[in-house]
Amino acid sequence: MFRKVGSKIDFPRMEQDILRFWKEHDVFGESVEERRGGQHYTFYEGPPTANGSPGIHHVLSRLFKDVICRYKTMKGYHVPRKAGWDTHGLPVELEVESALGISSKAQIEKYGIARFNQLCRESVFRYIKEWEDLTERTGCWLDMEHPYTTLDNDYIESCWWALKRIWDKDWVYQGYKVTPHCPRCGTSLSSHEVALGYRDDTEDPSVYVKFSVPEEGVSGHLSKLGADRRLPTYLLAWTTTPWTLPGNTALAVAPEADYAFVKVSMDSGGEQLILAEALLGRALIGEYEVLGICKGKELVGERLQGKGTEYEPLYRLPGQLYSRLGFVFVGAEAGGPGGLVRESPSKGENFGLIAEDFVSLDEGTGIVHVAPAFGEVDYRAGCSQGLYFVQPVDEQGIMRGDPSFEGNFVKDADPLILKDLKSRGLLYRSERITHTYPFCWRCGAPLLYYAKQAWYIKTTAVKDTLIAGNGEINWYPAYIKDGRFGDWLENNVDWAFSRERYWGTPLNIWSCGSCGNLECVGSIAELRAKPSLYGGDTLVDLHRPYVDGITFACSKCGGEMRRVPEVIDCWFDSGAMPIGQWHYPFENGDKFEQNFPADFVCEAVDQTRGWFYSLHAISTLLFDQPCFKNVICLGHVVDACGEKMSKSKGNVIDPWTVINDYGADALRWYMLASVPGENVHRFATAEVARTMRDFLSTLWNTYSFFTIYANIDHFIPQPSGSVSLSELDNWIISELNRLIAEVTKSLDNYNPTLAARQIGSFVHDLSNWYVRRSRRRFWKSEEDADKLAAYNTLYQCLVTVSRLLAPFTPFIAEELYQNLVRSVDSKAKVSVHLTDFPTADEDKIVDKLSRDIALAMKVSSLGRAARASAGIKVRQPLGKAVIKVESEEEEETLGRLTAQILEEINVKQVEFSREESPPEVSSAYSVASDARHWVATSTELTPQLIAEGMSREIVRRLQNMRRAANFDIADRIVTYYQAKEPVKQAMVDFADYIKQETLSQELVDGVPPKEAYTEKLRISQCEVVFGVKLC
RNA sequence: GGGCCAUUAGCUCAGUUGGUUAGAGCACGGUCCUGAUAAGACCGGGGUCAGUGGUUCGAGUCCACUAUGGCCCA
Repeated sequence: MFRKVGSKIDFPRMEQDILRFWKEHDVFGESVEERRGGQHYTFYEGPPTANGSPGIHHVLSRLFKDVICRYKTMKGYHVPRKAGWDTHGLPVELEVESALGISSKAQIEKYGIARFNQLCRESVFRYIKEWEDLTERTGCWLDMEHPYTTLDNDYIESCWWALKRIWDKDWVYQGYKVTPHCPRCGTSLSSHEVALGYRDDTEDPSVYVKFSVPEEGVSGHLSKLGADRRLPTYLLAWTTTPWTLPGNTALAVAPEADYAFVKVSMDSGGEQLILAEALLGRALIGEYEVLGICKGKELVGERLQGKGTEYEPLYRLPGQLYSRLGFVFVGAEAGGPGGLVRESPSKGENFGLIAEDFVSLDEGTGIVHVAPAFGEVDYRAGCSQGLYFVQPVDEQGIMRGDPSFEGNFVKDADPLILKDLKSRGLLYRSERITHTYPFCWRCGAPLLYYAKQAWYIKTTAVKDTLIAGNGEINWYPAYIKDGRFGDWLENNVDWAFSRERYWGTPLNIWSCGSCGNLECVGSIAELRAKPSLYGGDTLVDLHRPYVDGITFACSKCGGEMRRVPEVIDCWFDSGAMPIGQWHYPFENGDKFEQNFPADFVCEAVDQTRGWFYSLHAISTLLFDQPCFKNVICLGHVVDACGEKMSKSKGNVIDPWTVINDYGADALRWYMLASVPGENVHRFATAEVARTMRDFLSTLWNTYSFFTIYANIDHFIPQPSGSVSLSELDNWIISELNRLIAEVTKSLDNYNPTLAARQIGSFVHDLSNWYVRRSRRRFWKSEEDADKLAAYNTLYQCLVTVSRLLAPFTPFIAEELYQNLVRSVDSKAKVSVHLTDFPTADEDKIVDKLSRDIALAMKVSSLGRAARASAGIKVRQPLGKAVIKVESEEEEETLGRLTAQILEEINVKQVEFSREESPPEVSSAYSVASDARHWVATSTELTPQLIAEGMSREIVRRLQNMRRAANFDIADRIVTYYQAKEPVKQAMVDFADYIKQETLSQELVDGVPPKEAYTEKLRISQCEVVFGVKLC
């Protein structure tokens, strides 16, 4: 016997029971363990940080991960799912800073790094319980009892090993990174913080500056290109940040653009300016005369051979401020300062022109002022062209190096520099403009793009392998592969992976205070074995400040080696999880081997340059191969209006509210089925409610219907094939097998949304055609083969659907399985999640059946429309319907399905016609048609038909009364009636029919007894009193 | 400011390689059906396929630009 299930269901409560059941039987653990012999399927969890409550967007990615992993498990794969926590990084520090009410590095150091980091450590697990609870409640199976945690010493040691390996390949070097820097707070800002502080109404200078070309250059190189050798000559450049001009060490032109030599200032003897031809009209004031034109690359020429353009620096700053930029790699063998060579220009040395693709002809002069200390493209140009690097600004934004601006804050230096240039005749034009500029979100100070020392990983050395590896990855959606991710790899720049912060994996490089020698330490054992080790014995925490105190003797000179102050970018941490989660290579070599690379990862689209990249880069650097084979890239969750969710807008959805109201299955189905994964997900709670009604309730009611009648008839499931099926049964079995094939294909293609929609559509057909058309087969009192066939078919559909649904809505799937399978089969697996995913029986898929039933549905629909247009209710039987068919085959098909059509449109007989137009028998027929068919129903009502209609009306009223009286479906009753003609006659004429339909033992013409449930009604203008009472 | 994605009915979404009059579900109005149903059936209203321009015999579909939203970067 099945447990009898009512149509009303409290999903959240049912889910709680299922959760208890899973826990009791450790179903998740079993589902992994049981497949141990199976092929391994590796999933990597992208670690979240638990220093805030999980939001609805976290649920989205958990769901997609869960569906795929559950599916693969049911397909026989062994799919362990290790959880992970990301614990380091600036956001954690900011959180703690704000809790402490401080906002600068100086304040952190005053507070004490040890205490500060302790607070960070506590902060990252503050909401871990909530994360665990939500993950469990949403039915997302993840091993949260054995997570990897990026702050563990073991994890850090794996990161150290990874970096050492990269170091040994000579791919680590020291250079500069241009970062948005707040001079007041004395710290760099993350891009997220910078985004908070843009102001688009910032007023700044807009100045055109003349860079003087020495006379010999004009008469030599330039005169061959069309310059007038007799005129004083200047390169004209444009800038909005005059304070960066002392940092200038080159001017850049677009190689393929045309540049003009123009004569200006005619009245005062004239001078010659060089700028892009396309910008003459916008940059110049007053009259000018074009003297000659040449290409940018010709202008650049070959400077070292005296055939290129040079100019005199605006300022010749003290030599110690200069260095020469270029890649100088420091590996195990190399020493030296790295990245930079101390070298200043010799006295009187000029600077030169360079050709760069970043030069734009949209604004300015087509000649760009390059200051490698102050701009990212400038810095990169500096590296690739070997320019001088000069830094006349300190971290507080104070300038030095020349008396005209020495000691002033950069913005205050602007007018001083302009005044100085003007006095030297080097300022062509000076105005002010309004544009967009970033400010510090904390203190409002203007941010300076400012080059700071940083450590780099030379990812460009493996660029080709990164790109080739990407070629092997399946991206869902596919366009990410060659789009966002592919473009990112094509434009790869070296990874500046150091951070001048406190809470992170300490950078494992030690440097000698005496000779500058650098050593990368790849393990704790290696560190402990260092000569003259100090402070390493008592080390229990690898974090700052403890690791900072460890020193040892330099292998080159015996001097003291101290750790460099930086920590490692937390993206390096998370990208190292394939090794870090196993403490590889120090232990678990076998586990690493088995779990690398991953078969599947899944995160939101913002991770293309985040985790997806750091995984891919580190894997390529270490192992020369990609890290994951399949990746689902999800869109973000926004509110119902399409706006980003944020606390300040107050449009954040609390997942718990949704789950408590509608249940996890409803939430899961909504998030999986309503929008394709890669799209932006507009979240509307009302839609979750709709999902519940639409899909879950439909399924539930079908299930409830089955249990009610199966129990009445004591149905016991028969082995399939032992019962001969009707056409309708064969049809739904065909659809079921087609569904299995489709869902399998969709999930194999990492498309849970399509799969869910396919299941939804099947459940709709099952409920609204198969069950509706089969109701009488379940009701009828004979226990014949047809009834058995109907039960078996519906049973098979429900059981199969529960297994198909298991990855999507694991709770309702479990409920169905427990009641339908386990209650009758003691040998069945404990849980649906331990069973195999269904496989399609291709032989049972019959396309013709689908077409046939679709045709029957179509003509039934037309028949109902024809009735409706005549205003005749369906309960009223009609004489006949004429159906237009297009072929012999259609006639044959509908002939076979006549019984169903008769019932659907409630007519006594059907006829078929091959005429294009319906019969023109005036009011005797009502017609409805579509492009291919028409159905005409006769509208003539004979007394016999009217009486029969009345009998059906009587049955309906009595059924409603049974329900109102709270009788059980199978209760037998006695029915009393008091009625005048014609109802009284109908009660007599159709007594057998009425008795059978309403389970009445007898129909008594008379006053109902007091204990009967009684109603007074009107049927066909006729007053009637009915009474029903249990036997 | 640059790159990527999206924009189809009030809402959520389909719409193959360009090819009749652009579809579904929900919501809305009406009618009906109902002892599985929180459902269902039938009819109806509701669309400048975001806009502009182009390619083409023909564009929701291909191209360019613009607008709005999202993401990434500046």
